Amino acid sequence: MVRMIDVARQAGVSSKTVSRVLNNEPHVQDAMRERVREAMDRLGYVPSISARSLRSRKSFTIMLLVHDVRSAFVNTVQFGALRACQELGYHLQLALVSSATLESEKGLQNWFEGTLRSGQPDGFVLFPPMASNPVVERVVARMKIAAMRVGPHNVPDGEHSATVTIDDKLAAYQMTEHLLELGHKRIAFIRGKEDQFATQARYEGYAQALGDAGLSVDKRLVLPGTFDFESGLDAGERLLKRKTPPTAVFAANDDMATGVIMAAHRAGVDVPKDLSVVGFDDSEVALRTWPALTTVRQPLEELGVAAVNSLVSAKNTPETRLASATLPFEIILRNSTAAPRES
Amino acid sequence: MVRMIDVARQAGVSSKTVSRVLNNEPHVQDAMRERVREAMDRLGYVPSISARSLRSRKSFTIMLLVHDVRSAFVNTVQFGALRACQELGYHLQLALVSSATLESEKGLQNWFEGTLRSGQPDGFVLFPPMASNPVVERVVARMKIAAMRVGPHNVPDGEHSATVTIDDKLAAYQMTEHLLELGHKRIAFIRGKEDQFATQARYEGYAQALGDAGLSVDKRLVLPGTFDFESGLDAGERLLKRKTPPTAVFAANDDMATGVIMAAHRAGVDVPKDLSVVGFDDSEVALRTWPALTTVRQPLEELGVAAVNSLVSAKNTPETRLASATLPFEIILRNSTAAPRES
DNA sequence: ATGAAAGCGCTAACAC
DNA sequence: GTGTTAGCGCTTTCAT
Repeated sequence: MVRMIDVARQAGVSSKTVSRVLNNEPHVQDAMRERVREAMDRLGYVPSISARSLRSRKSFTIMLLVHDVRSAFVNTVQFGALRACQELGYHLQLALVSSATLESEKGLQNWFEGTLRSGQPDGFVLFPPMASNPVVERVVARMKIAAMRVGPHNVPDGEHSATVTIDDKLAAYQMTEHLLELGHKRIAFIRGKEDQFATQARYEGYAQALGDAGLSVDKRLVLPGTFDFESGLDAGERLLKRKTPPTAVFAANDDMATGVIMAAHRAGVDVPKDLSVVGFDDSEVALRTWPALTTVRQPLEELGVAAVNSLVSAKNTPETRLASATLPFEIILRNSTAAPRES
Repeated sequence: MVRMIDVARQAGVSSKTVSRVLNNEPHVQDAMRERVREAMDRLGYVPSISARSLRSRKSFTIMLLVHDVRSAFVNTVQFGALRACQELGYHLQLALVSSATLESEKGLQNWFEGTLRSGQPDGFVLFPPMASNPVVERVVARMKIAAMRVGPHNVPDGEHSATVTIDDKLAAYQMTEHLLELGHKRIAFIRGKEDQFATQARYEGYAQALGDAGLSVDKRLVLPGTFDFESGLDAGERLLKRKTPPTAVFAANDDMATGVIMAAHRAGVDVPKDLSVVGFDDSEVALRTWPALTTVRQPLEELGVAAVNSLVSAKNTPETRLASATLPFEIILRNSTAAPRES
C-alpha cells in the first residue's frame, strides 16, 4: 500500500505538504502542487479513508436514515441522493431504524447517537416520521451534524437542519380544485399516517379548496388511513357501501388511491364514470392502475439531489447556513377522473 | 465521546480486554466479559469505525453496486442486506453504475476499480446484469475483494466470488406444471432481458415442463420482453390480438405479468376465466393487481441477508471460501389462474 | 487470562 | 509557504 509518506519522499517534500495538496488547501506553490500530484499518480496513491476520518472527523459520507418501510417514495429520493453523491465524490451510506427503536425515546436517542458516532457522516438525510421527531431534533442540535429533512414538516429550520419539499398544501388545493371544476360536490378524503405532517398539509389544502368553493367539509367523508394499499382498499370499501357514496375520492397518496380503485373494481363500480379517484406522489403504481391515476407529481429524485447538494455545499462553505428548498410539483391528469354522472 | 479506554477504566480492566470483548475473541473469562459489556452499555460506548479499520485493515463496510433501475427486486434485496449489516455492525454503502458506464469496457473497469479503491469495502454485492459481466469478473479476481452475486448466473464461483439465488429453472418448471394441471395447453411465455441469466433459466424450466407433459414449445407463443411493465403490456396486447390466443401467459416477472393483466382489461378479456396469468418474484405489485397474481415467491430479503452473511463470515474466518447458497422458493396461488374455458 | 507498549496513516496545531 | 510534533481510537505484538 502506498502511503502519504511515500508520495512525500518521491516528491521530496514533507507529508504535510502532500496532505495540503490532497485537501486542496491554500499555501502551496503551484509548481510544488503539480510535483506532488505527479508523484501521487506515479505511485498510484489512494488515501486511506479511515486514517483521514479518524484524524479529521470528516468522512465524505452522507447517511440516509430510512425506516423499515420500503416505500417507493424513499427509494426514489434515495436514487436521487445517490446520483448527487456520486457526482460530488461522496459516499452514500444507509442506516435502518427499526420500528422497535422508534417506539422508545431512550432507545431512539441511543441508536441515533451511536449510528452517527460510528458512521461519522458529514451530513444526513431524514424522512418522515423521523424527520419531525423531537428526539432526533435534540440529537441533531447537540451533535451538530447537518441534517436535511425530506417532505413537509411543522419543524422550523434549525442551526444544523433544513428541509426540501414541495408545497403539499397548495398541491392538494389544486388537486381538489380539479375535482370541483369537474362538478364534484361529495369528495371524500383519505388521510395518511398521523405522525407525518404531509397528512395534515394535504388535508388542509383539500379543506381550504372546499371552503373557497363555498362547500364545507363533511366529516363523514374524511377517513383515516395509513398511506398503504390496504388502508386505501379498506376506506374505499367503506365509502362505497354507503347509501349515498361520494362521487370522488382524494387519497393522500397513490398507494391508497390504488386501493380505492381496487375496491371499486370489486364492487363493480366504474372508475371514473361512477367514481373519480385521485392520489398524490405520482409513484410508479400510478401508471399501472386501470384506469391510470390522476395525481400530484412530486419531483422525488430532485428532492434527493437537492438534499445532498445542500449538505455538501454547506459543508464546503462553513459560513453559509444549510439551505431549504421548495421544489415545484405538477398536477398530472390521467384517466381516473371524470365529471360525476349526476350532481 | 466515549472511548474504549473509558470503558476499560469503568470496568477496571485494560483496554485490550475491552477490545477482546468487542471482537468476541477468546481468552476472556465469562464474568469479565459480562462486566465489560455492562460498562459498555452504561457509558453508551460506540466503537469508532475509522480507528478500528485503520488499525485492522478492515472497513466494516459492504458495498452494494446497483444499476440505475430502481426495481422492487433490488430494493428488497437491499433492505435485507441493510438489516444484516446493521446486525453485524457493518455499514452498507451504495454505489451507482450508470448505463453509460456499463457500455464501455474500459470505462466500466476504471469506474469499478476507482470505486472499490476509494470505498475500500470488505466485500460487495452485485446484481444482474453486472454480476455476470466479464470485466467485473476480472477486476474482482485482481483486487481480491469478496463479491456476492444475487440471482442466477452462468458464471462459476471464483476464488473471491459466490452466488445466492433460488433455483429459477425449477421454480419456472413448477409454475408451468401448475398451469398444465389446470388443463392449459397453449401457454405463452414472455422472456425478460437477454443479458440476465434469469431469463434463460426461467425459460428452460417452462420448456422442460412442457416437454415432460408431452407438449412441444410453440415458438410463436414465446415473446421477448424487458422485465418492465410496458413490455408485458405490449406482449399481452400482441398475444390477445391473435386468432387463437393462448389460454395462459407465464411472464418471466411480476411487472410484465401486471402488464399482461392490464392488456386483458383493456381488451375486455376476463382474467382468469378467459386468460390465466402468472408471474415471477412475488413483488409488491402481485397483490395489487386485480385479480391478485399467482406467482413464484423469491425470498428477496433473505437473499440480501444471505449475501451479507456470506461476505462477513468469509471475512472473519480467512480459511473458509465464500459460500454460495440456493434458497427455497414458493409457488403462491392467488386468483389469476383458473382452468381454461375449453381445452 | 490479562496487560503494556507500539504504531496503523493521516491531519491539527504550532513553529519557523 | 513549508516542516515538525503529537495524537485521533483502536488492534497488534509481545510480555507476564
